Parts: sequence; C-alpha cells; structure tokens
Amino acid sequence: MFKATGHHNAYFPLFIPMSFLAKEAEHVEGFAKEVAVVTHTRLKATGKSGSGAVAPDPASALEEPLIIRPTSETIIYAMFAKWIQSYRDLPLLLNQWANVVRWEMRTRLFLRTTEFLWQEGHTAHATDADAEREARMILGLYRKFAEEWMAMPVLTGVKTDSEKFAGALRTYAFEALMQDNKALQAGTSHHLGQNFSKAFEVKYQTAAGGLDFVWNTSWGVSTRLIGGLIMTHSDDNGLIAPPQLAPVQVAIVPIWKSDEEKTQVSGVGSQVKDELARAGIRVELDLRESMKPGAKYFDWEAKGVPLRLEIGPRDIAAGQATAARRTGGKAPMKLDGIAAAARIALSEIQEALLATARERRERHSIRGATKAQFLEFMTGGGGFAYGGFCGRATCEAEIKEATAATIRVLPDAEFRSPEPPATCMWCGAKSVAEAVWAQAY
RNA sequence: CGGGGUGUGGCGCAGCCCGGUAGCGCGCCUGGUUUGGGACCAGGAGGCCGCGGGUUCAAAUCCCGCCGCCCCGACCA
Repeated sequence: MFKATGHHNAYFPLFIPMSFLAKEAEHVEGFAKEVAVVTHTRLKATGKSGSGAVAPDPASALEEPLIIRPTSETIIYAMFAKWIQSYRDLPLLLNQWANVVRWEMRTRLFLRTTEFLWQEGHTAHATDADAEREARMILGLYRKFAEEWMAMPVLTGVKTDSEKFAGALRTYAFEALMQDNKALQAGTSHHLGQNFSKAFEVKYQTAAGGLDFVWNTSWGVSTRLIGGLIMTHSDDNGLIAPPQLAPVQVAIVPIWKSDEEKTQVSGVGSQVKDELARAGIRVELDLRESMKPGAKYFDWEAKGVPLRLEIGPRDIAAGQATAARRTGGKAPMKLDGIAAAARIALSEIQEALLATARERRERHSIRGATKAQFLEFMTGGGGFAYGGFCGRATCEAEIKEATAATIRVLPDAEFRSPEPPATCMWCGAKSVAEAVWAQAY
C-alpha cells in the first residue's frame, strides 16, 4: 500500500551538525527545547569509583556540536540541494525508517518516549500544487491504513498555526479518539512550502530556463500508533488485535482428558492448523501440557488473538470446532471448509472493531454546542467537540486555559457538520472555520 | 525544574512507627494426580532489602547524602 506510491527508501545520518538546525528560524524554535546535543567524542577514566568513574574527555570537545535528529528535514534538504538540478529531477520522493530523539520532560509509554521509531517521508516538487497534492495524498493513505488495517477511525484535517509543525506552511493531521475520550494525534503530513528549500538553497532549473526553489513535503507516523491501537481496542481482559495486523490471528486450543483423546485432538488440531496456514492465516496450535484449556483461553485473550478455535472430542464427533471471537461470542465452526469460515470470521471481527470504535467516537462527540455546553462536555468526560472558530489564537489559548482542550483539526469537508457554524463557539464572533476540540495526549 | 509518593527473590506486595533468624501471593523447577473457562498436592531453587556514609553489640527498620521510578504542574508526535 505504501510502496505503491513510488517513494524510495533511503537513510540519512542520526547525527546532524548543530548549525543545520539553525537555518530555518521557526524550525529551530520549535525543536530547540527538546534536542539532544553531542558535545564530546570520548570518555576518560577519572580515577573515581562508581558512576563517576568516567567523564567526557575535555580534550575531545567538538568544535561544532552534533545534534541527534529530532526529525530529518535539515540533513535531508542539505542533500537535496546537491541532488536536485533540474525540473527533470522532480519530484524526488524519499522515505526513511529511523529512530529520532525528542527530549521531552515527561514520557508516556508508546505515546511519548524520548526515542521513538518512525517513518519520515520527504519529497521535493516543482510546484506548490504538486506538494499540496502529495501532502494530501499521504494523509489519505494514513487514514486508509488507520481505518482498514488498525480498525481505528480517524478525523482528518488541517492544524491551526499554534499546532502546526515548526517550519511548515500547513500541517495536516489525523486524529483518533481513545477509550478515555482523549484525542491522539496519530500522524501528520506537512506541506513545507519553500521554507526549507530557501533555507538550504534547494533550487532547480525550470523548463523555461529560470531558477526556482522546490516545494517540499514531509510526513510521518511512529510507534505511537501502537499505543493508539492498544488504547482503541483493548478491554479489561487485555489486548484486542485487529485481524489485519494481529501477529497471531487464530489460536487453536485442543482439549483432551485421556492420552487417546490427546492424540486425536492434537492430530485434528494439527490438520486445521496446516489448512489455515495454507490459506495464508497466521495460526498457532497450543499444545502446552499442564495448562488447562481455560488457562489457555485467558492467555490468548490477553495477547489479543482475534479468533480462537477450541477442538475437543465432542467437537470432533460433531465435525466442528468451537470458534470464540475476541470481540465476544462462541459458535460452532464446521471443520469442512474451516479455512474459508475462519477467514470470514476474521474479516467480520475486523469490521466489528472499526464499527465499535466509530460508534464510541460518535457517542462522545458533540456538534454545535454553546459555550456552556462545551464547558460541561469538557469537564464531564470529554471527547470531540465540533464548533465554530473565529480563527484567533487568543480564543484557542483561553479555551486551553479553561478546559485543557485544544483544536485537534479544522476538519476536512467529509467530517464537517451539515450546517456550517456561523459564530465562534467561544467568543461569538464570526466563525471562519469549523473546529474540533478535544483534550489530547 | 517545583510539589507528593515509592524503591524488599522474575512480577505484585507485607515487614519499617517500636532495631534482634527476611516473609506472603503469583510465577519458575521436580514428581504425582489433573485437563470443555485462570487445577491440586508434595518437595525445591531464587534476595549485597536502590546506592554510599553514619549511629548501635546488632540496621530492611533509626539519621545524613545521592540515585532510580511513579503521580501532579509547565513542554510535546
């Protein structure tokens, strides 16, 4: 799905000369407070004991410190400047899988870790419109992945200036609502305009013979999505993995008392396993001894396996397995043609997860609320609140101060309310756009 | 960086006030009996009680210092 878009994988250095970051004014400001800096190239024994036994060797201080990439725009566009000569070199479409470091004051497992893994796409285009199309196309792709693979419904839209990426012209984002009614920014796609190309002198010769700066985009999703997946679907019994992404889609639990039964159910279980595997289903047969079937059920449930097939002597006698869905419910499944039946069940579970998550989100969304209703909503559990926005940063700041809610996105047309709001939900002035507020991670 | 809490077998915790043999549950190992929704019995392994110093005949326990982690605030994908 991602590879079909014509981007090529590439890799750029983890260490970036500090001066690179300084070239784009907004970008520096945005990241200055969270960048890890490498100042020395080696340690030296101090003669002390314990953790103080080594210290940076003063003699090895770098003339220019290196920073550890918080994102790679600067180093990649420094290279783009060398690689791009002509409009024939455009568009240049790269993607890199990398770790990045952002030294946050407070971390949160999966959602905000000091180091995280992500993919970051970086593209250069000849025109504003081409870059816009790219940023939009990627946003659509992310949405498709979130909904079709993760079964995580999302809102797409554009960020306000206060929430946009440092150095971007515009930031598009997709946002999901977690089960605690807090929003999660699941990924972003930036139209960078010519901000970086001007800073790094990424110029190209046009067909007409002139020189122009390229138009860039960058976009990424990270290991944060794993947190989103967990927080979207899990319940009190543990993880629920959507079938499309589940490492194990089907767990087969054989049930036996005597040795003869064990031989029989293991044999049938093994056949079922092979049949499912041949059909491309990721399946495991749980032959662990000394663990009772009930314990195995709980074990696989906690791991989020979407479908469990129980096979005991009574099932075999009836020519069936007992299929238990992680989303609830047990029903017999005929052994004859079981791969096809399992496939259908998995796809139904996938759909059910998306539908459940979407219903939950809508149940915790309000539209066209008055200021008083908005305040009550945000203090009483929260969720997505749609309303008119005057466009003023002061209103945004006041709302954040009062409720901790921020504008997650100015939603795309398909998510907007049928009646466009006329006035700002907060100050009552003329509305310039509909906004979606929520308390966020 | 401020305020609060907490560090004790792999995990979760009790013990600390009032100093005196390091304990419980889960997990792990061995044997046996079990096995259609978290099995039971018996035996066993595993701990510089966060680190450093002090008080004391004696410190998990009291005192001082440091470090880690968690929660709350400012910052953020």
